[in-house]
Amino acid sequence: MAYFLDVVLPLPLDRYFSYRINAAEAEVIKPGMRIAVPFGKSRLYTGIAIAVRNDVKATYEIKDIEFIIDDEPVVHKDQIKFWEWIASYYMCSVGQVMRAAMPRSLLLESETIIQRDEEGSFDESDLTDQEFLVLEALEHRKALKIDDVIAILDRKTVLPILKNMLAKGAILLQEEMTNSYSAKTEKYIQLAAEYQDEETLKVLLDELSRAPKQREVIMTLFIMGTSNKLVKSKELEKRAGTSRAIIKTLIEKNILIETEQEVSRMLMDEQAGSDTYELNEYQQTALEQIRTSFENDKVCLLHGVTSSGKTEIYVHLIKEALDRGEQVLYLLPEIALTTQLIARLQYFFKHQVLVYHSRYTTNERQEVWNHVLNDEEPYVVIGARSAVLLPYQNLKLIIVDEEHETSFKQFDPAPRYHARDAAVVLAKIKQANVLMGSATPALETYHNATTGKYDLVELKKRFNNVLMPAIQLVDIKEKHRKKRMQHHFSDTLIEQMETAFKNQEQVILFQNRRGFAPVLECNTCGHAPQCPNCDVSLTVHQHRNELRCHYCGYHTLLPKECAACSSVEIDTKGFGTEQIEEEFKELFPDYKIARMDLDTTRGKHSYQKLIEKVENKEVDCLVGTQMLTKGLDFRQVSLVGVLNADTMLNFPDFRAHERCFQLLTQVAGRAGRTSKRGQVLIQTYHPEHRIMQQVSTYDYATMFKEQLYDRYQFKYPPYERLIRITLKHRNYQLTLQAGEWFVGALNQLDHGVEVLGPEFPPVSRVRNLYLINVLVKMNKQQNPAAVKAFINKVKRSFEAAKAFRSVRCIIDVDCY
DNA sequence: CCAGTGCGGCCG
DNA sequence: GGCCGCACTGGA
Repeated sequence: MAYFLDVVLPLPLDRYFSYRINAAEAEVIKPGMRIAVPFGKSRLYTGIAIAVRNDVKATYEIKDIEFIIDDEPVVHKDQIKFWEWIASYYMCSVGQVMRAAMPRSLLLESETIIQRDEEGSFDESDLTDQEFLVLEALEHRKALKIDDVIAILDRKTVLPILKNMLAKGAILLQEEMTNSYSAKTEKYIQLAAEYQDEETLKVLLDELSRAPKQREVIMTLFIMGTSNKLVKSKELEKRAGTSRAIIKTLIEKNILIETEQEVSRMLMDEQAGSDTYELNEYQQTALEQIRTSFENDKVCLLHGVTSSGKTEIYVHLIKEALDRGEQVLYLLPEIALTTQLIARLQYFFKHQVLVYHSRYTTNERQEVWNHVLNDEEPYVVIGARSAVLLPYQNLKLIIVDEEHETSFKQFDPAPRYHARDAAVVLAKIKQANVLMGSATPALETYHNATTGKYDLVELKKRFNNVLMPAIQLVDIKEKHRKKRMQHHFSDTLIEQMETAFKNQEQVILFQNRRGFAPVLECNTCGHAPQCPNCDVSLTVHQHRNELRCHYCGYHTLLPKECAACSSVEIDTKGFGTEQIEEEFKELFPDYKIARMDLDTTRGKHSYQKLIEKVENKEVDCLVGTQMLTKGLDFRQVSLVGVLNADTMLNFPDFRAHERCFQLLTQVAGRAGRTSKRGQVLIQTYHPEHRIMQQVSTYDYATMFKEQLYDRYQFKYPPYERLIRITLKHRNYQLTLQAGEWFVGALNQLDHGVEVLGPEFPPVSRVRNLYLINVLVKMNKQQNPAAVKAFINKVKRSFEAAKAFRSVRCIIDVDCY
């Protein structure tokens, strides 16, 4: 009997690959195990075993697997089912889902290792100079990597040279799988056994009388506790006020003994306390409604105003699940995963909290993966988007907080999945409950909740009956006319800020980044520096003294004169948070301001430090972008100012109005979270605009009704499904032709779908590639699977067409 | 002449 | 996606 194994490889290839295995291997291999397999000319990849079978239709030679990596599966069967769903729904390969799901350290890849061929006989005079150099390097080092050879020879193509050397019998080439995961270790110090009794210790201390620092270390060790106990090296160093060198000397003298121990990266400092707090009557009612909804196996939407205490309800549900021994997933948008929130959950669940997000290193991710996989004890995973892809076993509850956040949708690369929607499917596979929460639900979700697909639970009162902040619209058109503006601040805003500062209260200023990036413009000729690779103006980064492209990362020194006309009268137009900061310093020289945006929070701890600064009242005002809207809970903020709300309205995007409402409502929610009623000032050129009116009156219901009507009129979600096909190429003409071809092909067969485009997007060139979009709209009567199959068919013939072979094709299902 | 680069095809 | 082979370019 012959045995074959199907594996999935982490590549954008939409099929499984078969390998030959022997009977013994067939016996051992279970689906979900990692298998090292050769793929392509020489490389080894990590594949996941899908199934063993006895026959395979093939006209080619089937390769053997290289080796089996795991003893037990690292991926569950359910998970592979989930991967397959994501791949088919979002139109990508299972391999791409695999790549997104697994921590890099689990995906071993081979590296070519070059060694001397000890047995080979060859004539040294036969070698070229370069070959000789390689051989010489192998005299000093046992093995070389390709990169080493590149460095030694100072050239990029070294493989032909190495192939020649292999043929001559000078070297051996080997593919080696390296495990990149390494456990974290900590150094522990212990006093050597012979100094354990007081007598010898005394002698030792006398001997060290001329080495006061070393003596101090021994004394500290003695004071820190029983001298035979293990002490963290770092801690000893700190307590003795000494350096690593001193401790090292003592180790060399065999006075101290050092040992290394593996430690978990997941362990964090435990917070005290564990009692869940009492819910108020509204929360209690909501909790019961959610429970009923769960009993009916319905997805439940918790629509609660900002500060209504949604988190406390989650905490109750999580606790109940953990007590039953079940697993919980708590999904949040990346920016909301702040230390503030994590600390709050650790306060309740201590070591049962696992955190998973993009700031984690691959080693940290693997530890979370293993923990979830082994399912040792109940835990709650708090994570961003990709946490939905962890190897859950007994998952019974998924919470999707801030459900409306668009960052739940992955944009690039594939899989372009929506974590909220995928969570619903995962829950179905796992028979788990789903709770979505938001103060401003996405239209799609609220629509589902009002049409009975989901259950709706509402919380209309803020916690402790704190009033919703009073929102005031400030007409800056009028203010400009009456000359009541100083820079971007209206007199009303300045007055209220002054009052707040006088009352020792803090102020948050919000400036939307999108469309507001400051650009350089020449006052003489109007020239604005453009990115050489993309179709955008470069943005000014004053503090780094440079111009930057947000699309490709291109940057250049801030010019002193206009590149077009050499005029020195160049000015910064548009305004970002940096400008606001400058203007603030001018207007309020006595008060301190801090800025929170991508620039100031780049470092690993800079975000946390900034928050601490605000909490400790070291700053009076915080100016920032979207980042301010999530997960921040500052008690002393009484006033929130929005400098210009209009750009959010004016985006050429069917979700612009909805998003504007959500953003402004969320920002407003930052004000007055304690007893005093907060104030919100929104500066706008269009105070009469219906969205502005709805924001200022907290009228989600009317906003929902009107927007939904627009969506119906203009055929957008939730009434229609959208699939966007983006074509990319260096050549403008070819890109346009490709777009036209695609539209033509999609229109050929009458599938009842509407095909729009081809259309160049607002930024039509990125990284030297032109982009063109084709949009497919289908209504709810159409079978999405059939439409997708048809699009795939068109895509395949597109890729087979000679002329378009080099045009890249990207498909985004449920695009944003 | 050699080295670098871009393109197309294929991987089991 | 990565790699290979192939055609082509460009520097001295």
